[in-house]
Amino acid sequence: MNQKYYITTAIDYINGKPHIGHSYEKVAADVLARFNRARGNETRFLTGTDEHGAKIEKFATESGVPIEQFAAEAASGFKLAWDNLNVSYDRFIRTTDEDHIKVVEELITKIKDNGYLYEADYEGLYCVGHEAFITEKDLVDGLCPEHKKAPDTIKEKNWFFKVSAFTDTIKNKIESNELVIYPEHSKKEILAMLEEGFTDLAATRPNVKWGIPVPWDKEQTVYVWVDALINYYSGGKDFWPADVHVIGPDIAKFHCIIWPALLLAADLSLPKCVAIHGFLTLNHEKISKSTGNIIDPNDWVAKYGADAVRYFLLREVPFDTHGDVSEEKLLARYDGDLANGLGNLVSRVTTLVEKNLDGVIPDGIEPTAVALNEQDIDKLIEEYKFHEALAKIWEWVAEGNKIVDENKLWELAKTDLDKFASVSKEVLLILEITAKHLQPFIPETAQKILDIVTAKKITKAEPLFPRIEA
RNA sequence: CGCGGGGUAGAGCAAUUGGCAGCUCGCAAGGCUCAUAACCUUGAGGUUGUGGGUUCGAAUCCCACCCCCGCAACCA
Repeated sequence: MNQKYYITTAIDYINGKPHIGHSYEKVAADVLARFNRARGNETRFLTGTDEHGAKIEKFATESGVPIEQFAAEAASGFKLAWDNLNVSYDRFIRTTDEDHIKVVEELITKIKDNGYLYEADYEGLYCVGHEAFITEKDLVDGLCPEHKKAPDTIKEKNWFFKVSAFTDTIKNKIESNELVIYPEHSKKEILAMLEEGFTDLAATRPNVKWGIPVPWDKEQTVYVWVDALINYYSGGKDFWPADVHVIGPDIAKFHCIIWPALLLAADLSLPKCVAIHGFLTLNHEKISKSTGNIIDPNDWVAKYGADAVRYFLLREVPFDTHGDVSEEKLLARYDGDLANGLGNLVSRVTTLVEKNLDGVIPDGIEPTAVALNEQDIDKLIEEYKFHEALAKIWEWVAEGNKIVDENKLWELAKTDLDKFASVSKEVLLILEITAKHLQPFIPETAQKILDIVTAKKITKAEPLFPRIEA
């Protein structure tokens, strides 16, 4: 049962700061990583930052900071956010890391040697305002709608990657589930894309300096996407192939088509699964920098704690569809589920046991039978149904509260101390099992509960989730 | 235009192969006092987007329409 498990998240592009939308993916992947470690699997969890490209070059120039420093600061911003959320990555890779660069050079050379890169001209409409190519469809009356200028037709030389050579193979592997695309609707979408055919990809850039130089053509740098995708291999060579890439829907095409094509071209095996989560909306609106509709996860963590934010994201948002978040909803989960539900149950039972049994359940007292379906939880986690797993676990919490009430535990303490001890032990056991299953989700709190309910002498617990002053 | 997802109680969501339309929050009433003014019970609240069709029976299958969201080949 000691298997290898290699999980990755998308690496974040450093043209912005981490926001709550990024957090869901990291936390979801963290649940899987912790879950697998707890099972004894040799686990590798990779996350990091994507740092090359013209856009970053521009950003750094505008902010007047040397580009290396700009990148380092941005990267540590992401790292800090994930640290604050207790994301237990084994490595935080940066695409500017030496070992990554070396692997990119090796891989792209191998792909060229295998005959899948060819030189050709790319002709397109270049908007000076965008400093990028734009498509005909973007134009309004022949002008770039944003800059009100006619684009120039520019020709540039690129090394093209023959994606088209692999589309059939990839399609077959996806259809046969040799490469699993989860969820099903994303798989369908990718297959539809493959059906339409896929043009070759310009894998290098002649005009971008901030990137990895093409080993045999120093005038060019490796296209950032190619550079970025390779992180999964460079950051976990010994663990390759990955068991799962956890990513967002915007980049599914790159992970389900281009990345497999690159791997095939380099004679490497494909990841086993690409798991695509939904996007979050914030107050029912798209999370977007331009409208300022963003939340810094650090703010929520500072106010509510890492576990509360983790719980909220995982409970509120189903993995495979879009979900809406807001501070209001977070607070509702915090009060309703965490404070009133779980936290309060721990408080009331520990208080009763301390007060009436001096904190010790006497030897020989057996708990009333506890029947909780633990297998269900593991299955749901394996199927990325984190919100359902948590809902099921919270049924146990409700059961615990119900048992206390229906037995009138506070009365039993006075009328039938043996039964009091027995029912108390039952509730403590429920909490122990609950905490055990909560470990991947809310590791700090789960450990606290385990310590509290398995202590030799139980003492009244401090509130696990104290009321937040508004 | 195309591809994909969706429209179910005030809000957020669920309903294996068609078979009494459920859950959470909120709201209302009652109970309890161990607990973080927490907990437990009960109740109200729905013509399942619209219009047709198939069927003994449709949220579910078929047709048409309306509305929302995502994607749409170098936007990292």
